[in-house]
Order: sequence, then structure tokens, then C-alpha cells
Amino acid sequence: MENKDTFVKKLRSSGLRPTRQRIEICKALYDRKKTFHFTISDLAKILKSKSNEKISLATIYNTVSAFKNRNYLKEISINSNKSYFDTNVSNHHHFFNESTDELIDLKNEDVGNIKLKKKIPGKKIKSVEVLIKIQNNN
Amino acid sequence: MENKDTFVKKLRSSGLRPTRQRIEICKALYDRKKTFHFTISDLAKILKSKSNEKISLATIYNTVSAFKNRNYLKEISINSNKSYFDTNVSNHHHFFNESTDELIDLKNEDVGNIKLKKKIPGKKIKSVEVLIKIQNNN
DNA sequence: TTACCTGCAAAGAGTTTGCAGGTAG
DNA sequence: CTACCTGCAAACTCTTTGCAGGTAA
Repeated sequence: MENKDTFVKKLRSSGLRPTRQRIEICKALYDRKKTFHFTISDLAKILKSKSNEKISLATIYNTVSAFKNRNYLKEISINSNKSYFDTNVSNHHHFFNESTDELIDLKNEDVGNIKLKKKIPGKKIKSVEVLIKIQNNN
Repeated sequence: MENKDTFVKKLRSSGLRPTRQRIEICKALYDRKKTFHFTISDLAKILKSKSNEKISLATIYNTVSAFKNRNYLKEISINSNKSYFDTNVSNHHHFFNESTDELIDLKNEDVGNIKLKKKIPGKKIKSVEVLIKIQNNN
């Protein structure tokens, strides 16, 4: 269980002022046992229900964006008009359940090593991500 | 080089009337040597420059959507607010060049076999896609 | 003739931005 | 005090929808 001080330090160390709103957002994102997958509207709902004082949508967008830039959050590629984020910023792959719009972490060892046999001169590889789309059986 | 008749048959066989607009769109998409990757706005620009008569954006959206549902186009998952489509509807993977927003096909054999070791009871796998993000060297 | 299709404009969803007022340091 | 942050509303982008008129069969 992380506490407020941890978040204050984390924010300060990356040049972000530890405002009330950002600390609330940190709590919602990181004060959890499991990694957390969410969209902005998921997060907004959670903040609304947890906090007494409301946090503006613009602030949520700004903060999530700041966290993403500082590598505190990872954005996940899904075919959709919404952005999905993951508190697990390590390299790993995902299931996406199309029946429920739910995102599930896969451990790297659950997907054998990806052997890339093609060369791409003049380019550097930024990431290699596997997305496995699944559906519920009917 | 496919001709108009081919497109007319293709459209008819899937219950779509071969209208002038749809044939123009077929030409833009499929009368090519290489597979084609595009966003709606890419396609709109191409149609604008190629055709004398303009095709409404709504029609382009509707047609692309109809083609996607009939498996004539594949939608590609990229972290972005735009949808990318691919005229190559087979199972295959992609490079995405973040410097240029360009999507590049990878042959399946260019990426070793993906060995999924995790089971997902009660779900069926719809697709397994690898997206490799690259950037130009500076 | 009739069901389907197109074009336009309006509406929607998600996201970003400008700016006035507020707050951390 | 000052730079940074928040909240609000407006603006923007991409996409979908309603509807009147057009067209394929």
C-alpha cells in the first residue's frame, strides 16, 4: 500500500507539483495490488466516486498525458477510438476481450520470444507489441 | 490490372450495388500492384485528386465500413485517434513508423511463430497481431 | 417501382486548448 | 511573488446519423 508521501516524491522527482488533484489520480492509479488498465472515462468515473471534490476532465487528460510522457503509464494500441492506458509500463503483451472491451496483461513468457527476421535499415525499433483479440464463447 | 467488371462482380457478389462511387473507391483501393495502407482522409484525398466528380465523406466512411465487414479491408490497431486500413486482409504483422505515420506490412515468416502459452478458458482467439513501432534515426 | 445509396448537414464522441483565477514553493 | 496548475467552455478532429433526393435493377 503506497501512501501519499510516495506519490508526492514521485511527482516532485519528475518536476510535477504535487497538487491535490494529481495525488488523487496517483491514488486511483497506483494504490492497487494489480496493474490497472483504463480509459480516461473509466478513470474519471473512479475519481468521481472516490473523491469528494471533483476533478475536471481537462486535468485528468493533462495528468494522464504527463504521466505517460514520464513513463508512469503506457498507452496500449487497440483498434478503437478510445485510448487505453496501463499502469504496467514494462514490455509486455495483451489480450483484448472484444466482448467486454477489457484489457488483460500477458506475461512476456506467455508469448514465446518474438523473432524478427526482417531488417529495417535507418530505423530503430521502439517497441514490439502483441495484441491478441479474444471473444467470449456464446 | 483489375478492371471495372471485376469490381462490379465483387460488389454484386456481396450484396452491394455497384454504384459509381463504390467503383471509384474500388479502383483507388485495389487497382494497385502493392497492398495499400490508408486512413479515411488519405483515401478521401486520393479520390478527390483522381475523380472528376467528388465523393462525399459520408459515402467513403460507409463504403470502407461495408468493405471491412465483408473482409475486403482489414482495420489495423495503432495507437492513434485515426483508423488505419489495409487492403491485405490476410493474417500478417506490421511496422508502424512513428516518424512518418507510415504502416508497412511484415510477412508472417518475418516474425517467428507466436507461441501462446497461456490458456484462456471460455474465450476464443480472434486474432494475434504484432505491431512493431519504429522511428527514423536522426 | 422500390429498395438501396448518396450527399449534406448536424450531431456525437473523444480530446485539446485558451484563458481567468487559484495554489505550491 | 511567480511559475505552474486547474476548471470551464469552446474548439477540434474523427466518425456516425437523419433525411431528402437520386439511382440500380
